[in-house]
Amino acid sequence: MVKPPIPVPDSGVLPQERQQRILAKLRHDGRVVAAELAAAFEVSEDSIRRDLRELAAQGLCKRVYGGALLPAATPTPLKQRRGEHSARKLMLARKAASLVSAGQTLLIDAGSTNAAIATVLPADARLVVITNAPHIAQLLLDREGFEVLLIGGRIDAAIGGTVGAQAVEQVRRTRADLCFPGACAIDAAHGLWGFDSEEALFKRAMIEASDETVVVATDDKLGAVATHQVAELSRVQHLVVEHSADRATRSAFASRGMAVHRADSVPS
Amino acid sequence: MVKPPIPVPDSGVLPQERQQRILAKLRHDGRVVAAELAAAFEVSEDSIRRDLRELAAQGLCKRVYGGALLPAATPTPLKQRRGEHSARKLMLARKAASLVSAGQTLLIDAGSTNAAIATVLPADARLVVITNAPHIAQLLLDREGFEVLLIGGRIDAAIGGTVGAQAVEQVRRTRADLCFPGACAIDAAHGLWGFDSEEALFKRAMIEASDETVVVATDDKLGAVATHQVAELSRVQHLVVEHSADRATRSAFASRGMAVHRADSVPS
DNA sequence: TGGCTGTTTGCATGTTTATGCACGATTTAT
DNA sequence: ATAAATCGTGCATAAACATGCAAACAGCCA
Repeated sequence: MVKPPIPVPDSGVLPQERQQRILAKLRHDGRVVAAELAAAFEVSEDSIRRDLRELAAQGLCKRVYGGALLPAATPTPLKQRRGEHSARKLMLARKAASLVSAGQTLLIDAGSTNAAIATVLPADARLVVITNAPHIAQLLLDREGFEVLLIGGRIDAAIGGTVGAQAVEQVRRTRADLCFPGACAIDAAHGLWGFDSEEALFKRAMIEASDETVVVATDDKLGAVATHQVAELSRVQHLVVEHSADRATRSAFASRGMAVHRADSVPS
Repeated sequence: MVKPPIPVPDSGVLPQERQQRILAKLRHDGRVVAAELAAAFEVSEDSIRRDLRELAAQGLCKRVYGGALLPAATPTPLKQRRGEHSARKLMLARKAASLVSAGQTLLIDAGSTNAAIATVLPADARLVVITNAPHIAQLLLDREGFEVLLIGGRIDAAIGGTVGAQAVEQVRRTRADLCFPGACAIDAAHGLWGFDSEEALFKRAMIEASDETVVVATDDKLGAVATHQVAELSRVQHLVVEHSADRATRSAFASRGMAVHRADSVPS
């Protein structure tokens, strides 16, 4: 009777193609807004909502009021648990991971403690991780959800990651929010120390390329001193220690202006 | 009786040729619209739809409402692709490793076949291995006896190694005796091909940084063609194929001046 | 040449898919 | 608590679709 609706099917973009692009944008930005998409593709919000509903049905996105977000990360079935990480080290890693915010860029050094941290980083926080350790890179690739940058150069087998001039130069050309230099020894009076000259130089470059530095130290590293200094304590903003760490030691670091984080004693 | 239809068979373009052109346009643009193709080839949309249906049946495109898109490249999370090296792949890897001499410097690309090669390289040959794949680097570190150099840069999760400008630049500053670019497709007439633009550029840089190039190809790679050319066959000195490789195919490559190495059929 | 077969094409038919709108329910913000 | 925004569902419409059919053409054999 009256003017019938104008069910224009489309003009230019194929429906399926539109869904793919929505998915691509979602994966890039971490979220999409229905109204924006409707304007961008020149279709009604109804169609966009239908698309998002379909994608959500396939588990490719999570439907929320106003748009959609990335699907909730798989809660890590814990199937692939590495026996190497002791329970204590995992507690330490969890506390360290809690210092990370979504969207940050992290610089992660080689080392078993840092590998433990990589296993507990949130996969849905759109983190960018720069590392010199192939083991850690592989770990994060397997978990999916991380953008991983590799530091090139010659690998020191004893360290398990690249060090040396090329690695240092490459780190200098990067910028990170947070860095985790593996600690060889840390002392409230003398600062952060490494066993090897090249290693110490690399860690120093990491710290200088980051806004903030987190040192994660098992008990045996606290108060110890090695041969090559990495940095003064003034460059270290956070120290993560085990639950069993000595109270006096903790306050010694705290009095130097560092935030001291004590790991839990039992799994939460 | 009435006006009979005018089933003009065609004017100038053969049906098969039309399908090839549609496929070319699809691979160039990533999508094709049925209506546009009908106008371009001056045939009815019905014929175009028939073409698209045939191409889709061959898995060369994905049929969608309004046209067609590139087939959903299922990158097979590579976690499972790496799961275990089949016996056939191991035979290939052994033959490839036999081309390596003591003291050489190798450039090894990412990929499951190359990972298999890394597991069978002689550990006592004082080899220097340069790789862009953290998985392969880790493999060699665990085996001990290798000097490993890492190519830095952003890691493509689908590839499992670094690609991009930074990786290419770093490869250009190295020099190797032998390189193993992972093959996506190799054709006696058209050369070596890759699926991804960045990937192809990186492989090309690898080849240019090496004295000799070895391509290790499973049967499904032989005679196939992908979208981005890596190099002419004149840059490839050695081709390693499975025992089951077609005889005619083997001689086709041999007549192009390549040394064709056929893997054993049973473990030695 | 003439008849036969197979392919390709456009057209007609009925079906499926995608869309925008209307309406009421639900959620979020104020 | 009230208003605004967003959501889900049903509906009508048109485009895109699959299918069946007959015409035109090429090749083949007699």
